[in-house]
Amino acid sequence: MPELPEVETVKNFLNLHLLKSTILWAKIENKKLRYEIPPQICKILINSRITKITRRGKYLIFLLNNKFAILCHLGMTGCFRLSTKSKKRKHDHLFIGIKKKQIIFNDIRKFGFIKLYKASEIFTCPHLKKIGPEPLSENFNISYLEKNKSKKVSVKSFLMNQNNVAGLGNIYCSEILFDSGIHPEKNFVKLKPEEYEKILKSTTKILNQAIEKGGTTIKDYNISDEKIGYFKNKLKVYDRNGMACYRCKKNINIKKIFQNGRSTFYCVKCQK
DNA sequence: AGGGCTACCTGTACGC
DNA sequence: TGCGTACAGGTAGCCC
Repeated sequence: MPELPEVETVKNFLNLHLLKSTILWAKIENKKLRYEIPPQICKILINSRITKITRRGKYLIFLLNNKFAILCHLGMTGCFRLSTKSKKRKHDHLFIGIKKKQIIFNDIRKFGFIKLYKASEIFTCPHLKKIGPEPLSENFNISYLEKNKSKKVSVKSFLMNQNNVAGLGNIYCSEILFDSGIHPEKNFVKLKPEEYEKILKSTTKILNQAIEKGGTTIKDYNISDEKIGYFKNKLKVYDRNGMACYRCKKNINIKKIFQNGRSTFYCVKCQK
């Protein structure tokens, strides 16, 4: 579910509803996630205010007005919902109460996590220290890609690695490479300058379109009743194995392969 | 050092 | 209907 556009959407949603609200209560319902939810988190949250929620790659960062910060990763199935009712759902992990409503972190597969840091240390924590540039920032540019020419990996593996560029995942890598017309198994070092340019251009285009649509929903992922996740209708290759390519219109040109244990979709005619 | 593979966990879809 | 298997958008830590 959550790659950069989805996390960006969640961030915007949380900022809209939680900013400047005082947290009145907090409760850990199920501490078990990728890492155990720190037990002292409730005490630190209560009576604090969220000054800002930001995003770095696929990570959410909650800055509090008490010199603490919370780092959150949604994993595969993590999501936040806002509710005025106190009804619990299966796989709810953390409840945060604000005036008349509560925000709830739910995660079916428990690959997500919620960690606590001092605000001054959060951006240098092990999770964020080594990750690559934001793909929509000016730091993700042609000279950055050229500098990384030593990387002996396929272009898809390169884009998937968070230390190379932060926030791209399995869906958007397939989509970006389809848009670029580049074969996902092509060695990154063998790309020509014009192919680097294509990747940069397609990355900006695809991510901006997806953010505009509120991200991609494939399963039943949603936030509260917000109308988000409509990028699914815009996917050109992902999950289209054995179907006709939208670009070359030939039959059965979309193929599914596996790279590093993950599925990749591409057009055998359009991507070289 | 830097890649590749596997584990982590639950739900769903599909074949028999 | 039920059971077994494969697969699902994530990272991290091990192994080579």
